[in-house]
Amino acid sequence: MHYIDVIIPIPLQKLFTYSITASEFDFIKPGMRVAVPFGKSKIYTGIVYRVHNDAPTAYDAKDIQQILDETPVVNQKQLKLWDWISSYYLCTLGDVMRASLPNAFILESETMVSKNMSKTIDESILKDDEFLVFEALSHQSSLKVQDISNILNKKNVLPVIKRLIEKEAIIVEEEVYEKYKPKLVRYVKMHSFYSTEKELHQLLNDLSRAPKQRDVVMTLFSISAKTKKPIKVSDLSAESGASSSIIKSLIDKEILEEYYIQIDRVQYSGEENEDSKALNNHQEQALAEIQTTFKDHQVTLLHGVTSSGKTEVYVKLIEDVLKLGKQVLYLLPEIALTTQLVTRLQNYFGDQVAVFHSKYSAHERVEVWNQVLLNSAKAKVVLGARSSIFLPFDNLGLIIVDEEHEQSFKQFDPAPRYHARDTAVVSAHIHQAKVLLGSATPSLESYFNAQQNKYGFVELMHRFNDVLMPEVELVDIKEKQKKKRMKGHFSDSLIAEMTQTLADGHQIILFQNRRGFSPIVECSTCGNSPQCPNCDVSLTYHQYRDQLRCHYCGYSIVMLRKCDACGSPELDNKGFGTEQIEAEVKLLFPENKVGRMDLDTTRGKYGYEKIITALEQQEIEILVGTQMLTKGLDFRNVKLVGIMNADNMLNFPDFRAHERSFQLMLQVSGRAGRTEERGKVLIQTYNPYHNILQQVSTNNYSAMYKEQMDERYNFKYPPIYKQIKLTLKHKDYNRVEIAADWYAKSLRQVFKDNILGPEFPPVARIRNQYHKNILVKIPKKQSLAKTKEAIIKINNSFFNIKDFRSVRVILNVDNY
DNA sequence: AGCACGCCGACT
DNA sequence: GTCGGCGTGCTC
Repeated sequence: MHYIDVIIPIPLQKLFTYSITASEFDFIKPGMRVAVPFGKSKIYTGIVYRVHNDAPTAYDAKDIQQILDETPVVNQKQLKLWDWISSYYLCTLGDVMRASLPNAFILESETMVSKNMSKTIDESILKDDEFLVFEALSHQSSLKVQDISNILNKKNVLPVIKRLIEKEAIIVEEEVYEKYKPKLVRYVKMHSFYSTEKELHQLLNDLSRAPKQRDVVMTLFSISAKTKKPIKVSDLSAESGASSSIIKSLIDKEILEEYYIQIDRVQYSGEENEDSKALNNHQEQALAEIQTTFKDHQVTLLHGVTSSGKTEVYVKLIEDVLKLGKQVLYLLPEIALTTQLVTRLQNYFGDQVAVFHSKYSAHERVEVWNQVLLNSAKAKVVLGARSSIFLPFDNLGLIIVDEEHEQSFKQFDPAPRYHARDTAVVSAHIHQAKVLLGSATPSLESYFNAQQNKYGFVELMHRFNDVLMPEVELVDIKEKQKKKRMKGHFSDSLIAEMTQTLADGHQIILFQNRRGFSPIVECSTCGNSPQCPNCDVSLTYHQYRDQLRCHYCGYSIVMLRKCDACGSPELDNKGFGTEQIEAEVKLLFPENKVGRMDLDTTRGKYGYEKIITALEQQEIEILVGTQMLTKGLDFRNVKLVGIMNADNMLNFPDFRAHERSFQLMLQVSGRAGRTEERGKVLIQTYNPYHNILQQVSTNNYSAMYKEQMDERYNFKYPPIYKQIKLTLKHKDYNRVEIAADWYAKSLRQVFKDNILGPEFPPVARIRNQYHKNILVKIPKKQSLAKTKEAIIKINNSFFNIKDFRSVRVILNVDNY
């Protein structure tokens, strides 16, 4: 007897064993997709994990429904990576499978209901709702369960369906859809019958009374004489001005013949490749050093200041790897995956570059996946965000993780809660490939690894063209307020700098890391402020839609005209966001064009690009934005960066708040003065003597590193200690509290005082669920594997207590 | 995660 | 009486 173990895309720890026939046994390889029956009626797509002969003892294995692939869609190296992810990040293989495979690969079954044709039914035995369904089926051959639910206008229709089956009036089937459809383009040619001159003349004569059709045929000839290539229906229609119905009648008459050719959805149509730029001395040296460190390090960290030309160094490395015939993965934060960089790389590598993007459709993803799988020439260099780490590389030579410090490489929800940078390191290990981490402001953990000589380390501290780092000025707004030198949120120094910059014809970026108009609306009479009904937060006022919105659950209402509690019409805005800054700038500089870039203005597919282009083409002179501004964008003419308020980031309740603030501020500063002239940065703060601000103003990474590392030592935080965060969620406040106490107590029995909490997070209720956090701190010398084992054991006993079963527990490894 | 089953309160 | 709510258990 033959069996396969299958990964099913549901959060169950186990693999499922199915039996297969001898011929299937010869055919099936790990990594292929199979459709398998699961539970009473469902059919799921599973990935074959193992093919073997060990009969299960406790149950009878079901047969598989069908094999979906000729060859594996997931290779062995990937399966190995999946194993690592599921064990390291404490999630199931099913979770990893769901995150990895393009959605179109995962088929789902749908129950289809149709009339039982082999039986005539006496309609009088049917009850009212049963008759309605039966009646509907005489108009439509089959119905989905959802359709029936709509017809009967109620939720639970399964009992009705069940009764109809018992009366043999209907039958049900599971229908499985292949979601991926290759894109086909319709072409036409003359029917083979008209291949000779004579028949052709005859045809044109015949068509003399149908001049439009005749025109089409003539046009077809003139195009094919010119190009010799296949002719698209759309081209023919455009060229001849004929409608599709005219062409269709020609096809129907068998004068023209239609056929289809499969094309790639994702195509690069650019000019010839240009040669990579020559490097300057500093870059050249950095490149040489990277190559040296790669000899005895698998991972190297490149610390290169903003605008130092890291990309050119990457390009040279990529060239070398391509020469060896290997693949390259270039990871970067989603938001930085803009046309700017894509075009730059395509200029060098042409159609060898494939892009993998969350905004791609399911079909486009399948095509990139297949090209990578087949090691196609069209996907030698893959440029992608976090999830492209899952692509089926077989011959990977190099992974570049650009903007390595970026938080968005870590997935927080849903599982697998992986960090793409760390996963890249493991993936590279499996492939025997190299990893280059690049950043102007490395994360402490990577810098620490470099200091420990675990990673190679290379610095590139000279900006391109030797432009000086921007001059940073700290503005004490407490002082300015005392002296009445503030206009709204703008200090006189900032206004003066802005005026000067605009007069010189340069552009300005203003950074405020909060969207909306004001985060809190408060009644000035009674102090009441509107709260979200589902979350424990104040609603943020958004002026452009005149709404109050919750940034946690998306709830929104129209802005209040008077206080809900006391009826007073005097509502006060506390705090400020990008919208308010934008409004104030418009008042202060009515002559200038102002733009805003935050989540609200970049929603559409090209929303982001539009703003970038507007800025590049100088249509925007002052751009107000959130941290979106920081992501590796290159604006030539920006000379001034204003940070409206540095304090709210510094005071954020998180052990990384200082590190993040440093990174964020330095990254925005890097947007100022990227060509010839030196830029300027103004940071407004209530606390100009804060160490981080001093370190930002002197661009002193190593001082920041030293000071922060001391704190991490003292408070047992990463990278000195590892940590796992557990979050318990439930709609009942008391239940989370009791459950979390139980959980923490059990953990303490094993880990003693390396357990923090349980604690309510700053926002304790989100979407009507109460949250409570427990933190497990893991010393370097404590075995990670054993720690996780112990946690899983406690987790299992937790779920054996029936009062706790409805509590959701989220395990987040390296939750930073 | 779904989904069935079974038990209980709330309406036609 | 049935409908729909949710707790419980199971999926090869």
